[in-house]
Amino acid sequence: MNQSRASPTIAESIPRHPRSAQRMAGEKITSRASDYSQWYLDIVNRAGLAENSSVRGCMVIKPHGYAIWERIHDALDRMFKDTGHVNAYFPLFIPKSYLAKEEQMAEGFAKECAVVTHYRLKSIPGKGVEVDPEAKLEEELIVRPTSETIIWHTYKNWIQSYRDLPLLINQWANVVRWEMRTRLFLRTAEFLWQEGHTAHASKEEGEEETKRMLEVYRTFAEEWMAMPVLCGPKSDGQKFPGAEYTLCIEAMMQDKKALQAGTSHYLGQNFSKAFDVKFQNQQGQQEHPYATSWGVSTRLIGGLIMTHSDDQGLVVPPRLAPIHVVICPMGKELPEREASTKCARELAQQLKNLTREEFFGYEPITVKVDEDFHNSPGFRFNEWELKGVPVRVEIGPKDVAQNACVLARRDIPGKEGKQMGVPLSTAADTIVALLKTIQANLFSKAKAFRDANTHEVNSWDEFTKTLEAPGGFLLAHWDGTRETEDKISELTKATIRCIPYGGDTTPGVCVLTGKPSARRVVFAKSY
RNA sequence: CGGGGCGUGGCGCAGCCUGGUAGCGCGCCUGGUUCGGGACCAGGAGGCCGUAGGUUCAAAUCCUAUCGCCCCGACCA
Repeated sequence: MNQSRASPTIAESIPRHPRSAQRMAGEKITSRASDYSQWYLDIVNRAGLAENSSVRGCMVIKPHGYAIWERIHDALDRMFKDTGHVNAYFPLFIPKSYLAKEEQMAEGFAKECAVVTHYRLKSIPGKGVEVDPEAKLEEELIVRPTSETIIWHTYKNWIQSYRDLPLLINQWANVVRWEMRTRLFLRTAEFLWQEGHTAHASKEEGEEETKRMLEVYRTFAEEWMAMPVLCGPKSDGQKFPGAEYTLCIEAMMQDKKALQAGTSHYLGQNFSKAFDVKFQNQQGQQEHPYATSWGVSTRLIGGLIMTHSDDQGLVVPPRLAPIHVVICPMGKELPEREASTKCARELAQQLKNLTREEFFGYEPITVKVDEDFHNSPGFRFNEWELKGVPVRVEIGPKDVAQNACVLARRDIPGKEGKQMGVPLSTAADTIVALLKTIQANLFSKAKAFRDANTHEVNSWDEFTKTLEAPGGFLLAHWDGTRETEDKISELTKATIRCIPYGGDTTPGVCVLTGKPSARRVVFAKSY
């Protein structure tokens, strides 16, 4: 059975049983119905996505989790490049005074910044090391919670003329926000993200860019993650500190709570003024450029988990799956094993030979042949389901005898999702078609779930009762004031998630105050 | 930062009240039988019980201090 491995792919190098998430044969993960948060933690743990580190609030993203992030990164990066952006990198450390320059931002982030005060330790024999009091920084550095300030400080030198605009830059980076309570992927003290920072010669261009990038996020969320999202502005109470307004994509998780999955901010001239960035326009006048910033983070992985996964484990939509297809050869005796393994490898090769166009047009199919005969077939099936591989191919002696295989699709667990007697000669094409079907099915299932859990409510009584049960997104009239928004969230823990594009714009009266309301907005409890 | 809980082989826990020198399940290693939905048997390796003091002939167990983590709240992507 041993053979020299032909160029291992990323997928193949993912260990099946990472030491820290060992197999627990027979142990089921907690069901969503019995304890949703424990279910989430079980998925993250058992699928080998991440774990809590020894550093408070910071996670270790494990190979399988990171492989998903790489997929997200690659897809988005292509989309950013396609819309004219380039990548750059700015410092992790930001002089404390920069943060203070934009007042709203200073206020918004002050409470959660990590601060570097010294630049040296000294070694104390027998006691380890301690901070060298002699090595105090003249100006303290904060660890970036977001990079607007350092970037706009830099842009000052980059922008002189309208011909330097638009400036369309993105960076992939880590940021730190010192959160009190953390949850793997959803909220951690350090996380990975991308942040786009653009500068434009006019308000119109800036606003266009803000919308364009929201649309990129919507496309990514819906077409790659198969996660339906509502799009639209945040209320003033929910916008990014320092922004004129914030647009968002907002998704519904399986516990009917909302997850802010991405934001695109129109910053106006707030930062260009704060950092004194000016350009000379075509009329020869000095003007402050108009800015945007937009970002998504490793939080998306949390959203991915909570959108599609089930009580069997992780479910990953094909377009983001690190492994698209796992082929499990089976057999009792050595000759049977050899025969089924041979078929499995041939099928794997056929799949790898497919051109990109035949799949989703950008990447070849990733296939793993699971030749681990040490474990029983049942164990292996469960293991791959736990990891969320979209399609599993089973090839046993019975299949070999008739040149066929069994296909199992992850989005339909159990026997119902199995297709028996698929001829090996056409299996590759069938699998590609199946991957596309799964991608589409996951999206429509998620969308149907969201729609079924979105309710119009017309009175305060209806609002509170519906929020209690069945819960979900509430489409309600709101008088447009910050006070009412705060009051509602204080009373119910529900917040305005989004003022959705394409929503009901018939005027009405506010559910709480009875004052006139221009349109319905979306209320929900959120992560 | 308030309230609660927990630190004992890789993971999950028992033992602590009533001190006597550490045990169980899973995982791991070896051998054998298994193998189409989480197999079984036998043998084996692995822990100075978070850390530092104290009480005692003797401390995982009692006392003090300290560190860390988790859960619940107020804040946030």
